[in-house]
Amino acid sequence: MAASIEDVAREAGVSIATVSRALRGLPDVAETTRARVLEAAAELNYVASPFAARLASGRTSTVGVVVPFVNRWFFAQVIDTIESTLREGAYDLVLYNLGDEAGRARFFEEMPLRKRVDAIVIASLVLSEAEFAALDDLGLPVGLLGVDRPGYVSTRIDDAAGAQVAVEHLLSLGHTRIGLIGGDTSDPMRFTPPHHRQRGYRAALEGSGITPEPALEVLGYFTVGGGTTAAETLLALPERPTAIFAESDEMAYGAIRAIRTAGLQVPGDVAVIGFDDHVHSELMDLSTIRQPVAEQARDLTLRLLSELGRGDDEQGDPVVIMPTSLVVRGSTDPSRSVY
Amino acid sequence: MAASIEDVAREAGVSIATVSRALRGLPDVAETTRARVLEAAAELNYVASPFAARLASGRTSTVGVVVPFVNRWFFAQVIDTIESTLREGAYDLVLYNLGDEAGRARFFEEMPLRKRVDAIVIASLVLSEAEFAALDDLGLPVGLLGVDRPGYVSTRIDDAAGAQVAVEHLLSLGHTRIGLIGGDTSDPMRFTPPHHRQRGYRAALEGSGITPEPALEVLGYFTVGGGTTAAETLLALPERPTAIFAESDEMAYGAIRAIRTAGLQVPGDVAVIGFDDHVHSELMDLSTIRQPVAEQARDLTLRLLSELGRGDDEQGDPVVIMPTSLVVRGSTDPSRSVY
DNA sequence: CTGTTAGCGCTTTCAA
DNA sequence: TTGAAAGCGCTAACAG
Repeated sequence: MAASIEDVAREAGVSIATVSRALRGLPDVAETTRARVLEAAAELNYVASPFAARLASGRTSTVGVVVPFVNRWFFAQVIDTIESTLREGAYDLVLYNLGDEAGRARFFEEMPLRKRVDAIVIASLVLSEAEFAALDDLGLPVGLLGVDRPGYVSTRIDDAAGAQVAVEHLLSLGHTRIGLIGGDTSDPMRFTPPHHRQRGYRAALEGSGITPEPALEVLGYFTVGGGTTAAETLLALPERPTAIFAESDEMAYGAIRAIRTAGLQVPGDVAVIGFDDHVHSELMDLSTIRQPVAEQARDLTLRLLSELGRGDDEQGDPVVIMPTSLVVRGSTDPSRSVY
Repeated sequence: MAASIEDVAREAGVSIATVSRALRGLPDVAETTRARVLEAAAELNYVASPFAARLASGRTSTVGVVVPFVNRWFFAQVIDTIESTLREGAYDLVLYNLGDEAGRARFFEEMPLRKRVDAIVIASLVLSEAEFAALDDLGLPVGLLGVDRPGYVSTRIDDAAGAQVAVEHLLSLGHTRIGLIGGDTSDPMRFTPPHHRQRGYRAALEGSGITPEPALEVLGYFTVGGGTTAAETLLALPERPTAIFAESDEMAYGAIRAIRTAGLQVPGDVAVIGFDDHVHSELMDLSTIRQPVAEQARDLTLRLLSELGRGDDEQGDPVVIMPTSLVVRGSTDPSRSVY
């Protein structure tokens, strides 16, 4: 069987308490003793049992990461970044994928993270008051990605501002009839972006004296297929838009497909701009609003860990807002077209 | 503080041993007693501390999932599926993202899963003998996704056969000069697919009496950008290929871009077929070999869990090979072109 | 600087 | 069918 702390103590000729201290790098251990312990541990190929340590110390060295999806580019990127950031700090990542509405309900009812994590990251979910209350009951630090709320550590972008820049880009190109392909603002998973990106879209139009028109705002459900259907709806309008702002790149891809399938040109007949700067957007020659995904995830994780490190003395600004940037490609500017 | 098993025992008027048995659904507990315990537990909002349970029982109820990447479509899909399958069985998923070669070396040296998981899933990695030895030292069941090896539970597709079908499709369309965009078979992450897909490519050619030509096999590194560069190399050949088989859809996307950028048509001048049936391939109108990603991940996970359930009596076929299928779209067949 | 000792909150014999 | 008690392998006072 695997070596235990007692084996190491015996081998090094010290007590188990000293082994524990030496291995964890605590102060007040003579260097010669520490060296002896380290050597014994190495020889026996010893690693402490995390569960025994967790039970004894009360610290789990684990962070729960809650996501609505994992097989979407944005979330995969987020999980990737959080995992490596946590591992640097010797924390484990336990993943919770909400999936559908039933999974979400189950999660908040059973609270499977109870007694098993030191902190929680919630990615891109707008929680209800009841859900926040359930979370608060745990008494753990919670980090919010993409949303903010008083009393929580959070990192996000300014979705409304980004959307506004996207639409202003279209306006500056002379477009005045601009469609919106958005998420369902009453979506069961209650994503944050749709609300804010829609707001930015409307603000940009109003800033140019254009009154937002309900018929120009259609649902794309943040999928490629949804974007296609939405664009078909927009193209079928009596007076069709000359430009489309999609609240995500994937919906924009779908829109481009619909436009081309209809025998029209991008951007000649209809210009398209997305949001995110998905890895495939350069390939698709899609103009978009770039958001720093990995940077946001890393920033949030580091700040959450530092809060764990120092106890609960709320320091530093609890909400960090990262910048987005306009990326102009061929889908709005023909002179930049790749093909 | 959270309720402990003692609180429940007191509330229900039984011993903690009975609470433990009742809550875990063990037999030999009177139904009336069980009901009383369940009620007390519900009232106190009790859940057992997983760490205490793990320490006492030696079972961790956790599976480690090791991947070379998480932010790629294939792996995100795999993680998603494994997570939900594990959760059905009340197992936690602890994620290990190898990242680069240094991360891989660190992983096999430190073996961070030691003493913390009941089983391990290794996704799409070809391990060295030393790495397998390190894994075997753990004495845990290991599931292999995409690879197989005697003594291990595994689920995979027949990469060589799939690749052969792809190339035979091109041959059937009359192409005889067919380029290959592949992965580095000496890649540091030692992916499995490149070896086998290259083999299938060559077998198909030889089956038609065509001798594989080294100049027609170029590296695309399994990325869009790599596919672009690789295709540029192929197009610059004195006698350029009329068709390209890319070992992954993402490389195929890059190839399509390169072909169009060169002012050529797909499939008129150069036909392209990929491998995977990535979510965006329908959008890209790309012919491909579809592989059942979620099904493979789920099958492997279930079989691993069932092995955990029954102890170590090796039952059932340890290797499952799932079928791939040819999906013909506009990138090889102009009559199917979407645009 | 180091050792002793009492838990952490469960599971699991062994008896009753 | 139930209870008593002995751990599981550590950490964290508290002494020394």
